[in-house]
Amino acid sequence: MRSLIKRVELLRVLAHPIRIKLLEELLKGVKCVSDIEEFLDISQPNVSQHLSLLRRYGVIDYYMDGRLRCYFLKDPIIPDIIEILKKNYMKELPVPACCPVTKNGTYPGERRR
Amino acid sequence: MRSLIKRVELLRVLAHPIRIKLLEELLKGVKCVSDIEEFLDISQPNVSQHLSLLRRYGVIDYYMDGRLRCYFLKDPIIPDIIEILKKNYMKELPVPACCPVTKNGTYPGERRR
DNA sequence: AGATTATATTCAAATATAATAATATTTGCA
DNA sequence: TGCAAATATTATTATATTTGAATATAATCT
Repeated sequence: MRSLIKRVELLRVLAHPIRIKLLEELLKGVKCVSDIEEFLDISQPNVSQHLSLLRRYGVIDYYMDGRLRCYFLKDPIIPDIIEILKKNYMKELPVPACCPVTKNGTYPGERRR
Repeated sequence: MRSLIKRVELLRVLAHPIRIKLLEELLKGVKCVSDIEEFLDISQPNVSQHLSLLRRYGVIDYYMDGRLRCYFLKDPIIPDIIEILKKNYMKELPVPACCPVTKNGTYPGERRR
């Protein structure tokens, strides 16, 4: 299992609209940098910066194809995260059953809503 | 489905070690602020700030119990995210099959690794 | 070799986030 | 009513992230 640090690190790396769009696109298949640049509609250096960050944290990798760098997903958690983020949850979690919650074992008052 | 903005917003809210620890704890059950304070071992105002952020984004909610605020998980995605983050993935995603990736439909060179 | 294509790196400015300290609010109780 | 407990808010400072501009590298082609 990932350490707490690693779990949070991953979340931080994912928590950016451009990077999420990019990863959702890579889930469909390999893509080279200039195609990514066109898809995301941001500057080439900015694409490279995001790719570099994702690489640094092991989220993606690439192979060379002629002079193109073809990027693909590497960390197996990514498809799962993307799926859950897109899943439709119909309702909120149930409010926990009505039993007193204690502060250090001492119940200090009446339970209300 | 959550919009891209909302998906990223959620990730940003989760991407902090204290908040992840807190949510993992709340997954076990309701907890009041001073117990959370003790569990996380950070200052009370800091606990309140994190709780406030999580509330603002609909991740958690609370009920009153005497003078205690009892916090619990509200957004149903949270248990799923926590589970996936803790899951053990044995290997990386397979490197995509070796077919040329094109830049705008034109294949510019030899495929290598 | 030199030009061109494809991509990466570096730096600085702008912005966002987090922690701390100080203070305020709310609720129950004597 | 006034006090104490429980929690929240605000302001400030410190730190991290993001972007754009400029420049660098690396591979292929002529």
